[in-house]
Amino acid sequence: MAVDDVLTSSVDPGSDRPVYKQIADHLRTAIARGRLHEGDQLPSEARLMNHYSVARMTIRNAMRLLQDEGLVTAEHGKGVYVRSRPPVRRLASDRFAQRHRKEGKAAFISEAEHAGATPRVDMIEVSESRPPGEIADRMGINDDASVVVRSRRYLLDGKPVEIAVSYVPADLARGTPISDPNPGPGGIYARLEEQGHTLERFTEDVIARMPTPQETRLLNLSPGVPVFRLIRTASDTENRPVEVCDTVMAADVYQLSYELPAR
Amino acid sequence: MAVDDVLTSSVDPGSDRPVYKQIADHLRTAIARGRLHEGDQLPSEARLMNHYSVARMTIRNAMRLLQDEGLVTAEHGKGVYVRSRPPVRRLASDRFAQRHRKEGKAAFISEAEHAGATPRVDMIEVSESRPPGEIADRMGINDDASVVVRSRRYLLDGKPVEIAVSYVPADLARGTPISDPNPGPGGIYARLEEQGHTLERFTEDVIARMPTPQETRLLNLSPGVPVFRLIRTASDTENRPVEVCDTVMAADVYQLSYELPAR
DNA sequence: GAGTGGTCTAGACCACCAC
DNA sequence: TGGTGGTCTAGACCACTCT
Repeated sequence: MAVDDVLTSSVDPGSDRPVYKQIADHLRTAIARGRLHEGDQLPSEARLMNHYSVARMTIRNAMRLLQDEGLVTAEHGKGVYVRSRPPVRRLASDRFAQRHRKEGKAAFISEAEHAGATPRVDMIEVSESRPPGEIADRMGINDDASVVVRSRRYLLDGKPVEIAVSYVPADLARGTPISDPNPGPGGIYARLEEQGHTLERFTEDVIARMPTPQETRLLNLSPGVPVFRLIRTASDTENRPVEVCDTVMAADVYQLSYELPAR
Repeated sequence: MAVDDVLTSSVDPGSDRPVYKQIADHLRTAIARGRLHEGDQLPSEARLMNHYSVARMTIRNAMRLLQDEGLVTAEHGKGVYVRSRPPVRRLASDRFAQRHRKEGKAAFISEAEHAGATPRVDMIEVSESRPPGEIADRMGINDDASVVVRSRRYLLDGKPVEIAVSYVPADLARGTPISDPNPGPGGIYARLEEQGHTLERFTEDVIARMPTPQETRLLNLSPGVPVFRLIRTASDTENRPVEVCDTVMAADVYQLSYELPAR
């Protein structure tokens, strides 16, 4: 068994470095050196306890460290496995450009199909309410103004990858398909442009952090996977913010790609 | 004591939800509701054990959960505290634009001083070697070509925030200040332009992940803080990549901000 | 049923911090 | 010196997966 190749070193209980960290070091090195490949099963806790002659909690502390680093995932009743990186979705900075809307599809759908994946959107909810302060700031409106709130979840081949909440000033959305669960071909950007709000530019603010428990559930995230939070503001040619989209994405599935001016 | 306001609820040992998660829920809610503020100390493990009538490991599991979410940090010998968010550095997409180099300062320095912080750069190392495959790909060169490698660490007010490694094709850097630890006013971009390589555009690829142990050490990261990895490619007016910069940043200190075209 | 990881107990000793 | 979190032991019972 390949697994046994890993059980070669031993630990120094007298060392300054805690035993569980030494054990984590061994396993991390085994992964880095390729003695354990993506998808390989690590030795079970029982084997590791036996090999290193330590208590179970010491092994579990070592495993937790590797999980927190995003190197392995534990599967209850099965074992601990070297995490295999899912295919990465590369988001180009021109992905919302008008020319990509021509086919009459929203950005996510057309991109996914282009990449050979099966896209799905679920948990669509539309309502009207007050915007959070952070959003109101970006819209340049008061936070007691009314906005149409569109939230939904995106999936690729059945795996949830992204949850998004869009805010559109109510006076722009009311009585248009933007207030419907299905906004029609090309998505809400197409609808906004039909109403004369030609889009001029987008601003994206990106942060990374660990997910909340709710996000962990909705995105089915493994431990050790952070999320991107991306707040995109769409402005029209009159420089009016016409939409703010607040997105949380599983960071192990995305690479964001931007072009910057040099002058 | 404010701390005791938190110790109000009790747990249901018969519930499906594990006890340690219930305890974490209580504490998380206390933080979210503002009953515990930034910098406040949580009740000690001993207090919590006593209050919930559980073993110490159960409390520690709850605490670990909150740490992994980035909500609290433990300080050995002192206590566990609600994490206070450090001031965020906002990186605008025009931060490498030529006009910002006029003062003769590198982007990091001039930006930091603008924000009223004290910048420092240490661990500067310059060498010549072969580029990693990922870098060679972006440079459009073979990975047995020679590049000048400049690595350094950036600090703000003494706190490390960013480690960066730049790669410049050796034929552009050799015999110029780009090969010196101190490349002179305006940094290496100014030197490249002086040599006739006027910069035309930058491409930034951004991912987020948990830090390696080495990155945790170099950036002095708390548990539950991910990193941005940002690979920036600078191309000149002849569309030749003249530098690739591989940066790892503490994600709790940064907000990246980009402008996207709408057509 | 056998093997896996998940939760929990009830202790122990240690290192660090503030007083 | 007393209180804090960090490490570690040696058990127990449980839930899940596979055969």
